Amino acid sequence: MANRVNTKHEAWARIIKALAHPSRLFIIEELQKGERCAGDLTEMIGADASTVSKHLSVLKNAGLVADEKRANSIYYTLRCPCILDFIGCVEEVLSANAKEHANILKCCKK
Amino acid sequence: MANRVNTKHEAWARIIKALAHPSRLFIIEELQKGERCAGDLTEMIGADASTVSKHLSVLKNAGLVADEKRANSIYYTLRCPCILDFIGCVEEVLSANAKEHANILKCCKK
DNA sequence: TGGCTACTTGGCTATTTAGCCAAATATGTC
DNA sequence: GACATATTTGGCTAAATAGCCAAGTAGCCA
Repeated sequence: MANRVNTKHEAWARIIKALAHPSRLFIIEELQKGERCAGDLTEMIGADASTVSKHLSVLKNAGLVADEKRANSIYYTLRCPCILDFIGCVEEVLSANAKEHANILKCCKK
Repeated sequence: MANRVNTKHEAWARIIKALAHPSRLFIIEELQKGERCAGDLTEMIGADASTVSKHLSVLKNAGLVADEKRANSIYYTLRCPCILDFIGCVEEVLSANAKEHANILKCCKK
């Protein structure tokens, strides 16, 4: 009886891992507004271009974004807009955490 | 002009990182069905008890699960059921990836 | 108290990841 | 072709993470 953790969970984890970084979440959020090229994102993030490029390739390998070369820039777009819903859920967790934290403080004050 | 990646994105990333592991996703999926104690999960996962315990504490620190001690077992429950929706979105990405992959194969065959 | 079961913590190693710099590649212009 | 711009790739180091084993803690029962 063991190892009910399987390929499905590994596939999920691969996608989720690709999302698990502040800069990459910023990119996702920005792409929600429309396509952006690597240079735009690099400037907004304020890190080395190579670093941002690697973040973009992580997102691309996970299938979260698509890229298209036009002129001498590469434009990135979101492939599955549903990712925002997911962020909504994360916000829900965060606000639940904040509420609980506030309760603990209130309780200690008494 | 830089560093529009901020605390919000870091907070998101912390939660998402907690989800980004096959065993932890298995735990989330299992808890969806109802509470489970650490021992049950350990047996199902088939890893060392200390390993599973650490996964549970990662989930707990992120505020994703809650624990309750009863008798000499510790029972874990999901704190925000919306996490499942999020997994729905991950599945959507995976099926989009599969479809694209199939198209590439089809195209090469011609 | 002593011993049992259930779980967590500490300590260690191996692996993965993030970030920078420097170098390579690709496109567009003169 | 030479050169500029935009982006990626390779190489390296520092930091984070996963996993095991061994030791510690906590509740229960005799």
